[in-house]
Amino acid sequence: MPRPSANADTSRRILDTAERLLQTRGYNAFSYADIAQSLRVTKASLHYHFRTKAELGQHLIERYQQSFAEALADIDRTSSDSRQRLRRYIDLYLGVLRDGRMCLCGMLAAEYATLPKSMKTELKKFFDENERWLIEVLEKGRAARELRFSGPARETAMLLISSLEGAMLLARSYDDVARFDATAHGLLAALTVDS
Amino acid sequence: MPRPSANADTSRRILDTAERLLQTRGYNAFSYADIAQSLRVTKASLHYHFRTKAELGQHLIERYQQSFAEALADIDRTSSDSRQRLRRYIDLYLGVLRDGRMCLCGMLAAEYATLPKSMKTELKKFFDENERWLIEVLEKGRAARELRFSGPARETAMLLISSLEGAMLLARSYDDVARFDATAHGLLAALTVDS
DNA sequence: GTCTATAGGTGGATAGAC
DNA sequence: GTCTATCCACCTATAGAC
Repeated sequence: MPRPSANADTSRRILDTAERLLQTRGYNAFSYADIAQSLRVTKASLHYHFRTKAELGQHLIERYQQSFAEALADIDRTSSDSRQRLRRYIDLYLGVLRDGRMCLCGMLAAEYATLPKSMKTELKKFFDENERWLIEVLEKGRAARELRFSGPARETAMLLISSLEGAMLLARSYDDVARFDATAHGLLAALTVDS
Repeated sequence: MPRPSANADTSRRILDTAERLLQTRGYNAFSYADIAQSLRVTKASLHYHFRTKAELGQHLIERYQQSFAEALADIDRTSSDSRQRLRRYIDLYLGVLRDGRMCLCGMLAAEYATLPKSMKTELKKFFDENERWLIEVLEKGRAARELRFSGPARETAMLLISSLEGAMLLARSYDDVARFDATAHGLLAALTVDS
């Protein structure tokens, strides 16, 4: 995915480090120097693998999106009902937060106005895919009388994404995962038939 | 509020410009040079009014918080019921979004890890005050049977703040205020007795 | 693939004239 | 209060040796 002739493992380690920096500090608040220091290589070496920071950023979103898509596919395969699917969807966010990180795409959404065009395009794909997956879960859940909500499923899907991203943002500012839990609990309770 | 001997009007114009830049680009993505260019003064002149960027940032939060507090007090004075108070609270966010901006404190929450300590402290005060106000509206609304929600009011208050901040984040990425409207509508519907 | 060295630009901040 | 001039650290990115 980076330069075709590059060592895959090195490229992966660069992405891992850049991902952590992006999710904790933001795209505009980390540099090639930060990655280089963490991996004990020079900045010039990083540019061999990812020519520009914009290119690196684009790869980060693509990889994050793919990883998320795989997690969603796993939830689809191994969950029995819609309520469990939603619970596990929320747990994806929780896992990121427990690692001291913000959702990569939520972070980039805040910095949206300053991002290169290629990153803006990739970013929207992530949210579109999340929305698409949630709409299906919500509609099937309502049909099976496992979930309860009024109006179009898309409206509730957008509410879910917004709430979870916002809850991560706030929980990180208070360094308090319990804040996220409380919000997620209220959200799930409002959607569950026997609330 | 800046340097005591500084011209108040000039300081206010600096704050206005910095506020707009912060709300559109983020704290780490604007500079004294940006403000200087917009106001047609030099960077050195800005440093006379606000010695450091951290100091400027702190003043920005304090002013934003005061402005928000006044708006909430106005809602308290001139609203008849809890549902209307919530609607007008949401409209505060909507007004910011319509101006092409993110909530100043939501933006800073994303950049939290990189902020100077003085700004971190002020930031939490903003969210605490919002939470305090919402809890009172929610509890009175439930007692008057105007609002319906389960569990502690604080949980729903945190859900409201998180959802609205998250919805702004997403709506800005899509440059689509309607996305915010849809989320807000779903949120209000879930809390209203006759949904 | 990784290094040294460096270019060319911008960041926040200060000294001192006016 | 605002200016010119400047400092030094940092930024992204490249050239060319090894």
